[in-house]
Amino acid sequence: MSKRARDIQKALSASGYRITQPRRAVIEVVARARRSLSPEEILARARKIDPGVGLATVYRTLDVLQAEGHLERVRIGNRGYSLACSEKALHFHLICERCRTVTEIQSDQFSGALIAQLQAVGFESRKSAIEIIGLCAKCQSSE
Amino acid sequence: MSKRARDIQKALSASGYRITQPRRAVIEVVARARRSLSPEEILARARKIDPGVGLATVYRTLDVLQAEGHLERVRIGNRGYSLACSEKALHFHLICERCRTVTEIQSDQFSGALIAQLQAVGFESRKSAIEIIGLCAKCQSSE
DNA sequence: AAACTTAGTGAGAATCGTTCTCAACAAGAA
DNA sequence: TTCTTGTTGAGAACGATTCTCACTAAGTTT
Repeated sequence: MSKRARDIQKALSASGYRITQPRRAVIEVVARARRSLSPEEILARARKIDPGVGLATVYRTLDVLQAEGHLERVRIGNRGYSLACSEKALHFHLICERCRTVTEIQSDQFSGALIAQLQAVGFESRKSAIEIIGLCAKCQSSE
Repeated sequence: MSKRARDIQKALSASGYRITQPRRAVIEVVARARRSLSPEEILARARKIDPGVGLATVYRTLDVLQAEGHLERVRIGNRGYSLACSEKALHFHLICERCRTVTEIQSDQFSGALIAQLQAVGFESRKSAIEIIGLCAKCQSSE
């Protein structure tokens, strides 16, 4: 089991959630993911660890992980995708609409300017991640 | 009919689209909207202008308007909302998840910082709008 | 270790937003 | 006015997500 998965399990347990076999499997999959995965993809991978996992449980576990701040869901087009996230305060997700890879970027300069603007307008940002859809460098060249 | 609606119709016509009654109604609704509207809401309003409009046509017209750059679609949670947009190059949508009002903000400072970052990573942004979900000033105080 | 409480589960039905299908219609050109 | 064909409405179809419910098992209490 990965360290990341263990940490998440510990945190969930501390928050009063039960650590069940299906949850273990989903957490392990999400913790190991190198790109964003759709719920169906997560299901397929989780079933390699625990064959009995159901799709509903994947959704439910994703909800829990999101509520507890261990994961963010990003969207590409009309489909929803799930992504393990870091704990950085204000960061951006560059989502490649072709290969679905998610690159996180951060810039203090940018963050500062944005936060100042948000305060000026009095807007309270609840989603700490900002998503920019487009094409990553790789997919641009191979298109 | 609003000036905005007339302009959009002219542009669509110039692009070879037919200006039909249902389209006229949807365009009028979108042009007049002061906040983002769901397709269902647009349908309801459009039917006050042309009672025969169907939901499919609302979706189709939204697609056309988006393709022609007269509108952007933003999402709140799992629901999709539609929004009339300005023509600014790089702007942000502050979407209030409570009242659905969309505030556009812009700042050369952070636009510059962001563009620099994107170029550094080699990412090509295809969606010019960035969406920040949260609570507007009004809804914060009345919560 | 056994019993107990109840959060969590899988399967499939239900729901929701969106897209598709297709015969009928009407916009705009001739 | 006629003609061509892009556009339409209704409802079926679709895909993603949520719900329902009887059953299971995690973690606590004995």
